[in-house]
Amino acid sequence: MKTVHEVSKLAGISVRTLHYYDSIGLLSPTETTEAGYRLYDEEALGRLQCILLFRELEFPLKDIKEILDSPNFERNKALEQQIELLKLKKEHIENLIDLATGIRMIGVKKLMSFEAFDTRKIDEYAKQAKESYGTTPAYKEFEEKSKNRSKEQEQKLGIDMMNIFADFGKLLEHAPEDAVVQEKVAELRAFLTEHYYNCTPEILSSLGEMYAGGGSMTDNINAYAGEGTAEFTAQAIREYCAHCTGGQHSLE
Amino acid sequence: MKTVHEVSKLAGISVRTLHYYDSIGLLSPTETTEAGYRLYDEEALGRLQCILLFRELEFPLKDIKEILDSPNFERNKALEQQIELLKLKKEHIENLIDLATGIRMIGVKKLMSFEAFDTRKIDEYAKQAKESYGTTPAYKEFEEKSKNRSKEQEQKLGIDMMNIFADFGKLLEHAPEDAVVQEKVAELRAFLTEHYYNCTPEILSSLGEMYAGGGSMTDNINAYAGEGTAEFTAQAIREYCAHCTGGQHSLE
DNA sequence: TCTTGACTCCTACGTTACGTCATACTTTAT
DNA sequence: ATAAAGTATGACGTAACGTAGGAGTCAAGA
Repeated sequence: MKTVHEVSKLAGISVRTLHYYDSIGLLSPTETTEAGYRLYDEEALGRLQCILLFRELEFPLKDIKEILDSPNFERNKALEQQIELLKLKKEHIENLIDLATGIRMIGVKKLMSFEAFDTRKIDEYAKQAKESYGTTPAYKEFEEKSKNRSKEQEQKLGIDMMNIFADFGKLLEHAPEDAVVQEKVAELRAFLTEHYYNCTPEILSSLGEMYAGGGSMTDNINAYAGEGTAEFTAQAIREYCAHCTGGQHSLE
Repeated sequence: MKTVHEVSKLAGISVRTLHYYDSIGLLSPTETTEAGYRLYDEEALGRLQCILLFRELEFPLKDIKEILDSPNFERNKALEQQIELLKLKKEHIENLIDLATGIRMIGVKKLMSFEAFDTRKIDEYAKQAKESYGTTPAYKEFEEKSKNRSKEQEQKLGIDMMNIFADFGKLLEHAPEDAVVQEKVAELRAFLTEHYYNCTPEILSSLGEMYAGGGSMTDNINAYAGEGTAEFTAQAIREYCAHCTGGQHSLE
């Protein structure tokens, strides 16, 4: 004979749950002491096991009660039904995942008019920047990296990129030279270096001016991350480059 | 400006839902008439669209409220989170399906000690029955049918079979010669004919005596479908055969 | 023996997203 | 003018407990 506390620890449920199951007649204690304490024996524990099993399978407690008080074949029928129901649920969730993924993609595409971050564009900027300083082995690295990526991976990178801008948008109240902002710039640079090419201060600077250049890219960044984010980011990048390489800007 | 009724029809939701959304501040009407009637304009309808979209994705209304009142990037982050959450749910449900399927199998196997319905056993009975009347082309049909089935298909047939016995178990209060019971016998015969071999009255009769023969098969049937079902089914089959071919029994 | 702390009881409200009355008022159609 | 249809508010019900409160119970130490 175990008390509610002991049973609750054994079964990994709360005492309240035992009270509740008693109150709805799903699991009555084997006996009660004169003081009204509930006591459960092994058989009751077995029934509780069954209850928890069916509960795990998302059966409503009402149904569990019926199932446990009915013959074997009813249980199997119930199980089959539940399997069907779970399969339907799974299908539904799969549809939801597709829907949500689609919406996110629409949102991302619409807000940043995806071409703006299309590899080829960045490619061009990289080329231009590289040309002014000569072609290096790093450019080949970039080509390899970008050619091996799937459409899906590109999209994920675009999203990550937008999230970095979203972070800048949250820092608008800070000064561009603030440590937190400068760290974000460093993060942006690291991100570009990892996924595109070795992002030198010169390239970074060039990109910064592109962000704030007033084109659709500027608009998209501001629409997504908050008005003024593009300009703020550009300013932060200028600060970063000034302290990074001695103050020269690659744009003139 | 549309009234609650019009909006509800347009959006496919209830008037109560509009009341509720107003009460929790999720969607306030554009204005209210002097009599207190709610009126919604196009913008409100747009917001409602968004609400229903996020609701479809199983966002809690509280979260939807926050999301709609926050900038774009928050929405995308929320979407990503929700996608993760939905993926977890999907995984969970897949586990549940496996669990339920496993339990059902255990139940079926344990209750009917699956060998009893193993094709080979029925095979033997079929052979014996056939031998007394000579080998016919139907036997080859049976061999082909049973050899081409997968383990899974066999199990499904076993379950279907048990469900037929469960049906007999529900008819215990009827007389074996009752029309409903006799129809069940016909169903059993059709089932065997479809999945195993052309089930003549002789074979059917033989199987009936096997069910009630007192072995493990009898016990399993009774345990699963209710005490006395095996004997009841056998009696019903005798009745069926008596009216079917003029009264002779194939067993002596 | 008294007290303390751990344990138990029951009552009752909070949770989510509405459905379902019940009652009373307004608008529209005849 | 009157009936039908629409609207508003308020309150209770749902599933499966969580949480809080107040009070009684039990075993053990001082």
